[in-house]
Amino acid sequence: MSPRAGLDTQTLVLAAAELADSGGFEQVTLASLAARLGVRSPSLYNHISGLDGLRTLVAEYGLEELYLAMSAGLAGKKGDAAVLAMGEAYVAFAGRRPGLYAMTLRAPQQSDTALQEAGNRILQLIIGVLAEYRLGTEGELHAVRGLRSILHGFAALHSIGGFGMPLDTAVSFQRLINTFLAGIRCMGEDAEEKA
Amino acid sequence: MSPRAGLDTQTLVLAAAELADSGGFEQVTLASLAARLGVRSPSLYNHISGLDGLRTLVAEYGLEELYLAMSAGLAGKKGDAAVLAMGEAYVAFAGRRPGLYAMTLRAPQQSDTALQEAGNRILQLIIGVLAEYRLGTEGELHAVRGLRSILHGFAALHSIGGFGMPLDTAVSFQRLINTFLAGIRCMGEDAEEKA
DNA sequence: TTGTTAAACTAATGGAATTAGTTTATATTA
DNA sequence: TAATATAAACTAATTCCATTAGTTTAACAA
Repeated sequence: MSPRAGLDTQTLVLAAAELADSGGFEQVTLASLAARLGVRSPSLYNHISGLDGLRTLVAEYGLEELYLAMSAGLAGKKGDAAVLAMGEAYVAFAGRRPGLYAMTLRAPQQSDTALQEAGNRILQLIIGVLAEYRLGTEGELHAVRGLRSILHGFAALHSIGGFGMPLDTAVSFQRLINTFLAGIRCMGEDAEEKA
Repeated sequence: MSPRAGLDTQTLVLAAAELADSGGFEQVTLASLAARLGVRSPSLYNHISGLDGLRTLVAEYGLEELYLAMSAGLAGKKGDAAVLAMGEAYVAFAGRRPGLYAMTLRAPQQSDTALQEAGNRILQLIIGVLAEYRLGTEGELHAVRGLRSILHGFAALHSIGGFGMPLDTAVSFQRLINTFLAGIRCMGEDAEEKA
């Protein structure tokens, strides 16, 4: 249209994220993004490096938003309450922005430093919230993997509507986190009893 | 090429599943499938209903294979051992056939009966393995959601190489399952103590 | 005011899915 | 055995998408 539409990279990324949320991953095409922005698709190349570049930027944006949501959920909480609040923020984010969450999982490049850093910040959040359980170096690493699996698994199934039954998913998640934390304590007690 | 290449639906589905495993989800195109089978892409329409139809069939096939793998892992085991063996079979399947596993998660249609049934058989397997823990109707439903989340979350992260650290993933998974089961027992004991 | 730059554009290419219509090998049947 | 019906391949053509090349023009700076 007009020779200056006032676009920039961030505008493209935000619009692409909304496209993902409303229409799913497949809807994120340069054609539909350009149409939404009132521009021809080649014009987008002034701001991004093709579709793969856009996907990478959206993934980074999604990880950043997820990090912010988890941090906000944490909000000065400690112990079990911190784990639960962080997890609930994670699941809520995936439910609120299903397309954006899905795009954070598709890593077009393994050698993408910015993407790795964004993922690392989230990892540090999870590590931090489990640190006070004093699991030892190795035990902590296993626990982090466990909690990541729980968060992603629940969020993904919840996000795609994989839980068919008419049962409050918030309760299911609380129970899952509580079960995990109770298991950590019990296993620790078992280990002490054996010692 | 020849007017009769001897193709049938199952051949297409198997080849598409291998394409998914070797090249990822994006590689499953009618063009590459046709090339692999030595045929022109329109010829595939004699056996499938376009790309969406193929994806649905591959998803059904993947769920069936996953069900068989989980059943085989179960193999007469009981209690904790059964949960662990079934879970390990699940994770191993996702690791062995990453593309096929990924395709089981994309549900093109919600109204696909065959796909729902395939998913239900897997759900029944999970329900069965948790039945002996006597959690009550509601508690069992929550536990099923929890175990499903754990299985999918761990499998997905493992399958896409999401666990970067040099630490045995098999041990991580054993610990996660044991923690979950210990948590179920501990929470049950807590409830009894309160009663 | 004039020149540079960046952001839009048009045009064109190539690849993918899909549809329509055609050919032909195989199977059925008279 | 010969004719016919069917199914599975084909070619041709359309549409949509990503991408590249080259062009125009608004905005900014000297």
